[in-house]
Amino acid sequence: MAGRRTQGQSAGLTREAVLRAAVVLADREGLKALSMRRLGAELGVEAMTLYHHLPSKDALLDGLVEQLVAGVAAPQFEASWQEGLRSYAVGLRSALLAHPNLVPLIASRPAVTAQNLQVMEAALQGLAAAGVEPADALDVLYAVSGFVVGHVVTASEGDPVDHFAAIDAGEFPLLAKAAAAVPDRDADTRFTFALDALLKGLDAGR
Amino acid sequence: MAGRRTQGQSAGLTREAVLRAAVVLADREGLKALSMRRLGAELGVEAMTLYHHLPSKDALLDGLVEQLVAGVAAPQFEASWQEGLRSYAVGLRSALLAHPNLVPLIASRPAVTAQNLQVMEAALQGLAAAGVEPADALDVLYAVSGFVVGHVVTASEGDPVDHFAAIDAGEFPLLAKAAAAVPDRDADTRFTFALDALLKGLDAGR
DNA sequence: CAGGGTAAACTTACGCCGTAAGAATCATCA
DNA sequence: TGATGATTCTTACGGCGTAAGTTTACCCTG
Repeated sequence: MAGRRTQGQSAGLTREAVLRAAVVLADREGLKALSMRRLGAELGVEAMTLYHHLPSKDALLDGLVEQLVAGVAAPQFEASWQEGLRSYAVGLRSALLAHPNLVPLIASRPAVTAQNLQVMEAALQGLAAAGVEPADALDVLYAVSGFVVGHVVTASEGDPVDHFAAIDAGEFPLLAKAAAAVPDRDADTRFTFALDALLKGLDAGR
Repeated sequence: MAGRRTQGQSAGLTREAVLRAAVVLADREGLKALSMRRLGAELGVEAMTLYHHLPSKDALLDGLVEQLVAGVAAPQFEASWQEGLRSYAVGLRSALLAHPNLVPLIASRPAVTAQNLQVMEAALQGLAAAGVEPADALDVLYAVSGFVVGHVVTASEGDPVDHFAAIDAGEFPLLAKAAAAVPDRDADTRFTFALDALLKGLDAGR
């Protein structure tokens, strides 16, 4: 009957391939659907086979974070450090929004990967060129990335309009009024508004 | 022999009691240790008993978020709206830091509870008194809470010093330099630094 | 070409998990 | 007292992560 390998299309499974398939599966069906058995099935392989490429499921999830930050575009610091930080923030946000189901992961596991360190180093270079000292620059970088993560997290908890729709205007008059205005502003607008404020504040601080 | 109730000390279990015990367990042993069976054992009760007070485990986790935001101190908007926002941010951060194991939850489930709506309404009142329109005020509030959540999340991914300790100074010179300065600034300092910048920026924006 | 070594995949099994369904117990009040 | 409804326990099912051992396919070296 020819070897098992021949009847499945899975020839040389690699860590990369497993991680990519995991991202696809999580994107499509959510984190709860991402089990070792299910992922194996997706790859035409038994669950235990995956352990040949990853030591544990935790390592798989760490790998997903790694894939996520790997998708962050390199920031452009040529114009000014403000524009550099803005491009960094926008790029990070895009990467997170591209895989909303993975966002909860970054809240529970470190995102310190080689790829990410490179992005940070580049950002520090951009800030250094603008005369910001490395230690200060790291604070700034932390401020911006924390800000981006927080915004994506709080915004991705489902559409705010859905949650606010049922607000009792009698009990929470201002909230109801504000909620009524929500549809006029999309998530991008809110993000840009807040990012501008933060950058302006950081600017004033130096 | 007396009834079963008599030998355990669990008389009248309530939703509140279950949630409180869940918080304690999660605080002590982490989210992975928080299973229905384990939680039941902690309360001297079988797992299925908990379903009389909560419809599902997801509802339990939602309840934990509820408990978390319930612990946020009411912001003080008397002095100025900047100080009001600062107290809001500090209070929110304290509540999150008090239960680091629960932080990942807020990244995956909505935190819109009656308690939280009250805090938001109060904050909107404070901002309104300062002449900020409700819709703008909501943006500001979103910006600040997102910022706080992000900061706590990125900072609670373990001690940064641990992660940076192994940085190759040849490959990432600026990062290594900045990392060397990290111990001089504690998390509070970094948070205050970034919060000040954001508040300053929001101020300049109006 | 023979045969052994190795990496990759499979099989089986264990103890957890969330929870559906139903039986047993207790508290309360007519 | 006896019924009623709330509370708890028992049992069972399918799925989970993964430890342990087995089988297969390929690549050397002789």
